[in-house]
Amino acid sequence: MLIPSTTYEAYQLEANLCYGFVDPTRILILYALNDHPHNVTELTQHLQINQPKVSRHLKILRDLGMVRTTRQGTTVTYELADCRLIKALDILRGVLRNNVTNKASLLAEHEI
Amino acid sequence: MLIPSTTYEAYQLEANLCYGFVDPTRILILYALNDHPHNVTELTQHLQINQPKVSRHLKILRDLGMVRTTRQGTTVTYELADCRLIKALDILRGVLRNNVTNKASLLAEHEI
DNA sequence: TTTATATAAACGATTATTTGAATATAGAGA
DNA sequence: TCTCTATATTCAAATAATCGTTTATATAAA
Repeated sequence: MLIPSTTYEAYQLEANLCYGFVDPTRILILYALNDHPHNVTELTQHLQINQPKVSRHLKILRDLGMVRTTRQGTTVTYELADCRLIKALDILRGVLRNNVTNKASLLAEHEI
Repeated sequence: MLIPSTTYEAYQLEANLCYGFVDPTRILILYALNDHPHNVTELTQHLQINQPKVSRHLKILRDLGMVRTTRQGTTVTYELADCRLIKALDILRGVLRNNVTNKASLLAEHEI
């Protein structure tokens, strides 16, 4: 059973989407938008991050289709495009929690 | 409601874990291991990828706690550490599928 | 101890990513 | 038009990721 080369490209698409998750600022933004839609200024204040940085990360999330925008005058409101993104992030949080507790019990077991 | 700086570090941990997902080779490996445990040589043959590359990605997955190893003689068998990882990947696949169909219908709508 | 095999790590080149700072654009109202 | 505010983009520098190739280690068997 070998992997055909087209399969690799499909997995590349999946990896590209995951790229949205590898930056803590982007994860913060996604959770904030899951709470309720925000415009850029609100995100800037809420996350305590400068505006260009927020905009840059929003662009990445937008290009990946993770967030959607609506414009009212000069303000652009961002909302989460698919709540399953949070579901995936929550699962990963659970995995992370397990990893940490496993490490802790490993240390305890060996009395380090 | 502002984000305290320690929060950022917690999200950094979550982002670090997601790093395991941003490479198509690593996703291929995770799905292969979900099917059943493999040793390095089996993965090399199955994925048609050279051995050093497979080992490098396995190390990353190991360091993140996504896979576990057992050694029998010279061969090292890798297995998935937590099946929820596949659950998360499957969710992301679903999101990806939606993105693509949305784009397709956008094109159709505008007769491009 | 020597040899063969399985796996891991080091090296150097290339390409990507992130950032702050500065700048540009776009819409609303005077 | 001019100006203000909200958002987006560009630039250069620093950092990090990936790769093929090469080399090292570790176990088993001769």
